[in-house]
Amino acid sequence: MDTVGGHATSSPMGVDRPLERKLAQYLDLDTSERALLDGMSGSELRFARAAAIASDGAEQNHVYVIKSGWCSCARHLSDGRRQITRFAIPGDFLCFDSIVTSVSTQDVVAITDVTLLQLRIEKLGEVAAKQPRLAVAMLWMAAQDDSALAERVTSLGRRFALERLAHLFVETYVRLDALGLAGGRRMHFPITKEQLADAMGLTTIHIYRTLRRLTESGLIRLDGPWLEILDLDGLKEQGKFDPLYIEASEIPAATNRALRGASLAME
Amino acid sequence: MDTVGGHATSSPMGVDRPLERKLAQYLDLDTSERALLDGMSGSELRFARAAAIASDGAEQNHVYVIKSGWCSCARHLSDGRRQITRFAIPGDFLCFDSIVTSVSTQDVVAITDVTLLQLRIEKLGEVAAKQPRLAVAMLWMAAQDDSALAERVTSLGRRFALERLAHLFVETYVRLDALGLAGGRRMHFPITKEQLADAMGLTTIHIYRTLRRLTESGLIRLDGPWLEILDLDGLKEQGKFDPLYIEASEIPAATNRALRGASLAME
DNA sequence: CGGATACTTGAAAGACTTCAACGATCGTGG
DNA sequence: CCACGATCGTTGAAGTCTTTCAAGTATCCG
Repeated sequence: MDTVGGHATSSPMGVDRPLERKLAQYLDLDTSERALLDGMSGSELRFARAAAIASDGAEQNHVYVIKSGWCSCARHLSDGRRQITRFAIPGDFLCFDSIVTSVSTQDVVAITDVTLLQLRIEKLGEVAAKQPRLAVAMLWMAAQDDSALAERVTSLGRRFALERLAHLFVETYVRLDALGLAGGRRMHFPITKEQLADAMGLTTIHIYRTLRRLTESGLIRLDGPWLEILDLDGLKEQGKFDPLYIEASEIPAATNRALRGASLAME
Repeated sequence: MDTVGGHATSSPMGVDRPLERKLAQYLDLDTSERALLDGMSGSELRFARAAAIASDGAEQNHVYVIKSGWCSCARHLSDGRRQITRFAIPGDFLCFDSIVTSVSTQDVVAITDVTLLQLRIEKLGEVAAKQPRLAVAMLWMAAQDDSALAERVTSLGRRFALERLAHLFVETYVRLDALGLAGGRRMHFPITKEQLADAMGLTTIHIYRTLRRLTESGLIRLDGPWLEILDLDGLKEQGKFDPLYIEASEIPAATNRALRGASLAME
């Protein structure tokens, strides 16, 4: 790990076996499940910074899991206005919603160079059929994404610019920290001011002004793509951050038993 | 069905077997699947208008499907500000995100008198295990909810008050119409101005003013809990409504085959 | 060095909120 | 039946948050 103020770990934005790591948050995988996941992990994909991974309205037959790097998902209005709906980091799913329609409903773009794990949508179905526990785990993840999005809605609807940014920084810190990617309190944060504006529903100019207020009150420090949180509690208070919505927990024991039974029955 | 300007159907807000109807949008259920769903449908629950169905932070061991009526999901900030994240109508899931934590992350309230179908969270796991197709269908639904929420984010971040309301009305019409609950273009819309404000990230006063502009330009007509859309195309244009994000489609044939195979293997 | 992009600042305008007041409606109790 | 209070709906004016426009400095890169 990293010390506060240190610069980078050996692999600052990457994480091995992101899918396994993510699912392991909810249930401890057995060997057959791990094998299945490994089997899917075959196709790895790389995109350069700013590359389009999926386009709104275009056919989309794959779902991705980020192995390293950051991505953004966005929608556009007809006159060019853009809203970034989320920043995705290692372990996150991409294009998860396209499994409904085989058509992407968002523009997904690589914010940094990224490495992705590629899964055919149909393959997802097979996996769900063979290993119901994994299907349920995916349901779990979808629910978590949903919860995070709901909080974003809350920010956009009812938080002021200062609160929105403070909240985003705390949330980002918590998410990166869970992956071991927040070295101390100084983390890689490769988001431009324009992307920040499009995510927060503000203009870049107002982002600059608000960021300045945040740094001048000693809550954070920014230099280039590095974000340092100087006063986490202060930032939480400023952003009215309540961690409840983001905390993961294990699948209830009873569900887990039922799922295990079903898996065994198939062998 | 209803004629334009007519008042009510025999069951203006209800729908039979809401879960089946919802899932049938994605796949045609076989008899064993229908039986399983019927088995779950046993516990039916009623709540009166304004009753709390779930509370943010409280333990939550059930997921619900709305049989009739409207509900809202909301988050609160520490100082009382409220953001409604969505309005739920018949067929919609409630507390879906609580399957992650067994703790509700939102306040769910009955907007009208409602009838719900109650499912234990653990039961969901069992069903997923026994009928992978249903698990995947639920994944589908979760993805659709996600897509709708992303659009809400877009509204709050990048649409003006007038556009937001126009968009909401079109979206609501489309959703109700898919259930056969939008009689012509005049539908039951039991949302108070205050709820509208909390959903759109605005104040009630501004809702009144904006609603007035919408009615004066001849796009809609409101009287009490009835909403009539006078100019659907105009409203779509005003709200920059792009239906892509909300359209359902069937599960791809290949996935379906894989799932069926798995189901059979278990018998 | 030139030119692009990132970042900053100021002033005016716009969208929306806040405060305050008022009439209309509606259910309720006397 | 009428009076009453409560909520709903409306309007006006001032204030706040954020945007727009416009200009300017700093930094980086070729």
